[in-house]
Amino acid sequence: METMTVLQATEILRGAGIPVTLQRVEIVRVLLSSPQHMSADQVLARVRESVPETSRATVYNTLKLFREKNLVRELIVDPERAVYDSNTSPHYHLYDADTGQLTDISAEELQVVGVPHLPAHLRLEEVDVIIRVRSRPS
Amino acid sequence: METMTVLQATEILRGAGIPVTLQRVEIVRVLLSSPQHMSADQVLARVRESVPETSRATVYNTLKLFREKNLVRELIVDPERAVYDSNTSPHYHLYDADTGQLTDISAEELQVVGVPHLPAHLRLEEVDVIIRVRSRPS
DNA sequence: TTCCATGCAAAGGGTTTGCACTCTC
DNA sequence: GAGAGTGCAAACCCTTTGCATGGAA
Repeated sequence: METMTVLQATEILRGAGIPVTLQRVEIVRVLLSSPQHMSADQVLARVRESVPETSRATVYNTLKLFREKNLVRELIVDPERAVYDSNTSPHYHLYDADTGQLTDISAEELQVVGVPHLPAHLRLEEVDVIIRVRSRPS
Repeated sequence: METMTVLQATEILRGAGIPVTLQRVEIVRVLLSSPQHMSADQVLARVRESVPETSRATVYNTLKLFREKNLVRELIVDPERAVYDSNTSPHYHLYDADTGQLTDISAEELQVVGVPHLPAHLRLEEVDVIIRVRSRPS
């Protein structure tokens, strides 16, 4: 799996209406080059490999910004930390609580039937499905 | 909605193989008298109404114990805090991110179709469905 | 020059841990 | 008297915030 070029990352940022900076480019390259599930700290570590002068605050700021611009999805799966998912198309997840491993399940493979009709004042944000499994013997 | 008696609470604890203590009885009464969604702090506040000498640590210890004994389910819905659900039968949730309001959706109402076949080494723990909505205008 | 993005350090908030005390069997 | 349960306070960890610096338009 290749990392995208700086040019490609720049285009993604412009496309989302986000001013381009070095750190943002690197975060795009780390997280958006391919479908990924990463914690903020994992992103920080990877970005620092190429841009060591990157602060934790910037990573958190940027991830929040990317979430608002729908470049990433924030998954609430593990109480310990948030996970950022660079696959923003509708899909679901399989989560191994023992290893932390998170696997995508496509919306073709799995379907949610019977989502209730919402009262007028409620807007549907998204439907999360998490299939929780364990790999260690109980 | 009535609070269950101490006797009823005691029977629940014994049934789950949990040694009976005053604090545990009160936590059962607060959380298990009816289907509830409560944070640890909400449980603590309610328990202290009747047993003021109750520590935060005891509430956390007890909630963890109850979870292991399947008296409650721990919901990971809000990154801010865990929510304990006293309804342990299979069901799903509707979550209003603006108000924090959490509503049960029965397993008759909503169904998940196409849960993938799991490799032999994985055990299914549970299937979480969270329908995320917002009530404030965007 | 005026913003905005960044880095750094500290604060914040939910949860866990260490330890001493108490109660029970 | 051994073990478990509890209370208290401190520690922990992820995340956010405040503030000063620095760069871009």
